[in-house]
Amino acid sequence: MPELPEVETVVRDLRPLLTGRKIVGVRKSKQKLRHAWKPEWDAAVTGAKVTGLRRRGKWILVDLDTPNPTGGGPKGDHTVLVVHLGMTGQFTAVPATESEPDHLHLVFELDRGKQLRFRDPRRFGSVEYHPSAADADYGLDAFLGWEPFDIDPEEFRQSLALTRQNLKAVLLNQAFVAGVGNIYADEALFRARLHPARPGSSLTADECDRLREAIAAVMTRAIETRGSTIRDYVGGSGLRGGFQNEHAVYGRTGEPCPVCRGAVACVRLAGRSSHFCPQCQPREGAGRAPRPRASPRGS
DNA sequence: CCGACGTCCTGCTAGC
DNA sequence: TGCTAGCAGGACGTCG
Repeated sequence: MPELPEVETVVRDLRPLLTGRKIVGVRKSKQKLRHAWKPEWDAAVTGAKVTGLRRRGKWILVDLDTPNPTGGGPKGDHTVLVVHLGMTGQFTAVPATESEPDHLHLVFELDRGKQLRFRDPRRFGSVEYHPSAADADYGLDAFLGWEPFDIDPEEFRQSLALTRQNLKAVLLNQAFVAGVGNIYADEALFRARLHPARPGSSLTADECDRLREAIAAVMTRAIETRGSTIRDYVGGSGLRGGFQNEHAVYGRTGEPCPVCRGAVACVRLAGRSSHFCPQCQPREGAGRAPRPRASPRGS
């Protein structure tokens, strides 16, 4: 499930492979993605040159120098492909001679015998062309919150104080912090020693700071290990991630907590399975440092 | 206005 | 051994 670290890995992998490449053709499957690729976009991107790749939250932006943009823009317009990997999307650059997998929805033929492929078995993902250069962010900033590494501490505390939503729902809300999904929400809450069901407004200033730091720390470490591969995820050159080996709670129901050795629990919150350690992440009161195992009574 | 929940989609797996 | 029901979840629409 591509979240920020996985998307960042794809962008870093693809950047050197795509920058400077020219799109010489587009092929598409008959199956529809969440947002269907429009036929008129074929002509717009054909002949375009990739000038760079960016990430915003879980979204990938492929910057294009487009000689024939649609929408009446002048020639040489800066346009963009906005890509979301959804649940199972794979965005890879490979030699055109490589055999084609199933569920391949879009193939951008590139110069120098390369292909940019979008594969997505579950079809929650999308690739869209934006002809307007008016918005530098193509509207993403209108509904996306902070990047995890760029959270204002004071505003973060204030925003949490204003919501009665539980922390799991808050973290999954892309308008709050962009890029956090189910895996990294659970891992960040564990690292911050906060119970996922606690309302945002119940946090002390110290707990808000802990959560903010935990989100950034988890994301940083996950990017270092190229993200988590649970099932489908691969980077831009087809490599799997490694952070799944470092998950403390996600997907580890019943297994020992790496800190206190107590069993990891799983409840349903915000419609998602939520993994946590009941001892290290107490529901009540200010989350204190994990207590050592019950010590023998008496002295 | 805010929060909760249903919907989309396919592949894998748990359980009979 | 074979079948099927249920689960996985990111974004978004709808409902209360």
